[in-house]
Amino acid sequence: MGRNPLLHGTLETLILKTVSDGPRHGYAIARWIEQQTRDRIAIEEGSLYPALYRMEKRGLLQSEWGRSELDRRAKFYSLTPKGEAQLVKETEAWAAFSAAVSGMLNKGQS
Amino acid sequence: MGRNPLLHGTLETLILKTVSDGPRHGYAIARWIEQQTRDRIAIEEGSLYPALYRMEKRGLLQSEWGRSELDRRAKFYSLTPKGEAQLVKETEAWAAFSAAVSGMLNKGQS
DNA sequence: CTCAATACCTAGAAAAACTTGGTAAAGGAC
DNA sequence: GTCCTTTACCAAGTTTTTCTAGGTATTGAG
Repeated sequence: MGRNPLLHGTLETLILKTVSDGPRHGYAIARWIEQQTRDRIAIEEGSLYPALYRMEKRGLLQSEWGRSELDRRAKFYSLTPKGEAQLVKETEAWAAFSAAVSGMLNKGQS
Repeated sequence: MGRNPLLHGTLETLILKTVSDGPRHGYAIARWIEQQTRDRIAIEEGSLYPALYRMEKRGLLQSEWGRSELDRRAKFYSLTPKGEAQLVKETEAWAAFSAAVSGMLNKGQS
C-alpha cells in the first residue's frame, strides 16, 4: 500500500485542518503538513491530489484556480460547511482512537 | 476498505502488544483488544485472522494448536524475537506519528 | 432441539496510499 | 543558451489492508 500505513484515514483530517486556516493550494498543503509535523509525516503527491479530488467530490472542499505566491497557476482549496463539520467529527474520532491505542501500547512499559 | 480506516497499520501493533503478554489464541486477542479499548476499537474476524496469518508468515508470530479455557480447539500465537523487535519499533513509530497528528489537530482550538 | 457463544477460516470487495510516469513554467547556475 | 531545481498539477495502475459475507464445528443453556 505504501510507506506509511498509519497515515490511512488521517491524511484527509490533516488536509481539512490545514485548509481550515484559509484557502491553500495543493502543493502548499503538503508543505504545510510536512513543516508542521517536522517532516515526521511526508505527503506524497500521489496521495495528496487524489485525496483533494475525492474530498471535493464528496463536498468537503471547494476549489478555485488562482495564482500562487510565486505567480504560478494553482488550484486553491477551501472548506465547505460540510468540510468544517467533518473536521470536527474526525478530530474527535482521532482523539478517541489515539487515546485508545496509546492506552494499550503504554501499558506495562518501564 | 471498511469502517475504521484509522486502524490501518495499527491492528498489527495491537496484536503484537496483546501477545507480548503471553500466548493467546485469535479469538482471545480480539476480545482482549476490545476490552482494553473499552470497545472503542472493534476487531473484525475478517481482519484478525488474515493479519495473524501474514504476521506468522513474516516471522513475527509463531503458533501452536491447543485447547482454550473452555476446552475448545484453538491456535495459540506467541511473539518471536523478530516480533518483539517489531513491537518496539512500531510502538515508537506510533508515538511519533500520533504526537505529530495530535500536535497539528490541537493547534488553535478553544 | 434450537440457539448463542466460542473458535477458526476464506474469497472477494472496497478504500486509500503509493509508485511512476507525465506536463508546464520560472529562475539560477554554468 | 542550455541545464537543473523548484514549483505546481495530474493520472494509471499497484499494493496493502480492512472489511463483508459467507462458511465449518463444538459446547452449553434453555
